[in-house]
Amino acid sequence: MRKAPRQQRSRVTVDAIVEAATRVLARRGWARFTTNEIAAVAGVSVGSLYQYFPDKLAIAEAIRQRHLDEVLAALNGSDADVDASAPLSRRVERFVDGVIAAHSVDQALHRVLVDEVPLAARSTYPEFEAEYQRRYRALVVESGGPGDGADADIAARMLSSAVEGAVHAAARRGDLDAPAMRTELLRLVLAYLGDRQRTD
Amino acid sequence: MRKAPRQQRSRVTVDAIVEAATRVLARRGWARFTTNEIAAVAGVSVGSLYQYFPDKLAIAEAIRQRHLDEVLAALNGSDADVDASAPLSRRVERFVDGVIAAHSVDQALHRVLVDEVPLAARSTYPEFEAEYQRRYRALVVESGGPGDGADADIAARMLSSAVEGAVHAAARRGDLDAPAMRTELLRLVLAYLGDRQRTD
Amino acid sequence: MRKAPRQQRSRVTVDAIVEAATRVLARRGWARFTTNEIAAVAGVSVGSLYQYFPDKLAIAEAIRQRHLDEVLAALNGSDADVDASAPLSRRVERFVDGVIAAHSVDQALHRVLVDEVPLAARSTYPEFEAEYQRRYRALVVESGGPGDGADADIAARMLSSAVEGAVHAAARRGDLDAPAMRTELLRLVLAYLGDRQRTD
Amino acid sequence: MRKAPRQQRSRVTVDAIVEAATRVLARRGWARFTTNEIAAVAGVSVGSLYQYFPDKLAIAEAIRQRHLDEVLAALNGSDADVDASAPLSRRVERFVDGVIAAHSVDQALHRVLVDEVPLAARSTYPEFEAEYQRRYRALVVESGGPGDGADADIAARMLSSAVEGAVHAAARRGDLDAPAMRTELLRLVLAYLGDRQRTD
DNA sequence: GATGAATGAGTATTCATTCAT
DNA sequence: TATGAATGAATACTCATTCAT
Repeated sequence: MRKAPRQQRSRVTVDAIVEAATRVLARRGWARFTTNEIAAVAGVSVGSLYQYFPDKLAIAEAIRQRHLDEVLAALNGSDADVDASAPLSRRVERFVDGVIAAHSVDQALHRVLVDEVPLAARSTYPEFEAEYQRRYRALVVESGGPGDGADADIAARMLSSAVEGAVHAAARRGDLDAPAMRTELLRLVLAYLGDRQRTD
Repeated sequence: MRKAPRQQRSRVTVDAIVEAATRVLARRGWARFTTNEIAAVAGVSVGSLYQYFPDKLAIAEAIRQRHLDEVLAALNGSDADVDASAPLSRRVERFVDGVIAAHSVDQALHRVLVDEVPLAARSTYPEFEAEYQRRYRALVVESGGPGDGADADIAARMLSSAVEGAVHAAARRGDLDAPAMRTELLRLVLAYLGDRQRTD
Repeated sequence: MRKAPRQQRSRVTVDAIVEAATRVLARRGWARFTTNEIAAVAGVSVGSLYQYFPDKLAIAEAIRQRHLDEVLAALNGSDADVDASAPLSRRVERFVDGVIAAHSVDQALHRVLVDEVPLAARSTYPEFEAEYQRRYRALVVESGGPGDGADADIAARMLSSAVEGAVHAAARRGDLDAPAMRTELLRLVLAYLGDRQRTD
Repeated sequence: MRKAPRQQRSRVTVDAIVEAATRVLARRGWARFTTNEIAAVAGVSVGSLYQYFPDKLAIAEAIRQRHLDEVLAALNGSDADVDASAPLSRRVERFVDGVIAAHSVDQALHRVLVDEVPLAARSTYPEFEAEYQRRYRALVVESGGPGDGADADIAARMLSSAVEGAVHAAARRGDLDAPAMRTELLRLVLAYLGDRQRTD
């Protein structure tokens, strides 16, 4: 951000801009994400927009930041109260529900952010990914199986990418909240983790 | 295509255009896929480009067509000689190898084609997807487990989207040919299919 | 218009654009009525032009509107003070003077507007033509002769098209203000109207 | 023309080009009168077209030539057998019928040729106009009235431009062959000529 | 701080014309 | 002679960004 909003009024303006930009980005995609439309939707002049953001990408970055925060919150939501002593299946259920909830936040926006918007030099996306990966790794470690770090990393990557693929595809089809989808996803995760245990 | 190239000379031109366009699309993405750059890279004038393609999208469509053909060829390559009586693990191995080979074709291009290029009205992409899905379904059915059609469809979708996710992520990381990656992918698929069998 | 100019500055810009466009259209004709030249002549960037007009045709439409207003004003000018009780010859004189004045406004522009510029969907030209026709019809009716509506319509069309033809040709030759031209035009109109009276 | 067609074959080619070009010009107008379409419609390559015509305008000029010949022929057709001793009204009738016939030749083409196609440097159009004017002058002179040359010229111009205006307007409306239109046109011409006589 | 007018480089596409085969 | 492939200048329109008010 070019300039921190100091007054109450400015903070409202910045919020309006990000809010409007989010809608424009989700609806139109990155190619039609134009500053003039953002300003118009926000009920603000282009000039004001450039008062707070150095360029288009910076706005997208702000959107990404806000979205990833929400995604992490959704992920945490169903994860929070898991008893460490609960059986693995219970733990996995919570985890999968969290992932599904996280992807329900704003699917259109998510897709655009992931697939179209170029990564800014100073994006926080890698941090998010690391955090995301950490959770998968924790699940893998908890589930037992070949324990050394490298193996767990590999398994975490396999699992996370497979689950992401499944969830994204479901979101594209509009299937994200179908019970059958949840059942099969649970089966997939548990089968994989169980197999790793057995290899031990 | 607007016009069929008749002379030898023009066939060369059309090839040069598609070749150049493929490089531009893979490198720059759809947003920077400009006809002028394509022409420049192909060492040809814009006019020549429009002599054979009615618009930008038609070029992308030609690229997509060519790419999907190559992908299917790669998929078929390792699948061809599988003995029907071979054990499931053998069958899955072949299948996974085919998928990995298919995604090794031109990963950057593949991502852009799948995520960014808008589907032209006459695209053959849906056909390709159906064919792709069919193979997964065949694998699911062969592996036994709850047999009725709807269940198999759901499982095929889960499996294909998970495998796609895993393979795409690996491609992004440059891991596609790491043996560990193959091992884990096999484990994932076999574990899922095995679990389904057991539920029977 | 795409956007209403709010500030003084922008009103000046819009005027400059329409002014310049009028000159370009009159000089070059519709085929060479290019947005870049308009902007250059107006001393403005193309962008400014598109800030206020959605496309080329809209500029032409604005020109047409302005021109037709001026034409009607000229037509009214000499028509205004005609006494209803005046003899027909006096009435016709005024009318013809009005028509000549109307065509003196900007002949080159007029020709291009009438012959070359395609009619926009929302053009007001038909309204203008109707108004124009109405005046001829009034003249025909006043002059007596076969009175029913259809006959008057036909006569009005004949008269208006003949007068228009004569005036346009004179304008093309640069003869529009030659006294002989006015004399003969008067003769033509009076002779025709007189002949219709006698047929009664 | 760039080159005179010597062989039989070439003459056929040139005819096919002019024929095709005429259709294209009438249908599409000058703005969409493209050499490639002409060649395609003529079933000939663009190269062949440029073998015989130095540029686009030359083709249009050839079309104009042919069209004006046809117009003169139509004009002559009904004029030919007029007895010099016939009453004026008979003579005018023949004349007007000739003019109407002349404008019935190919109205769409005529309009485009007159309004849109720029005059080539070496166009024969002025010759045609002179010839056309001469006939009107003859009619004026025959009809009596103020006799000296200048007066007759002025009257001929007034008459020709008025008649042209009336006929063109009728053609645009599709009224060219309506009997009422012919009646009124006759009335106009006779009234004007009669009035001139009386002024004598 | 806010506004919105102005800028102009950038993009897709067309079409007259040339020239190697 | 005929072909049709190749050329590239020209043209309408968009949109990120700046800056005077």
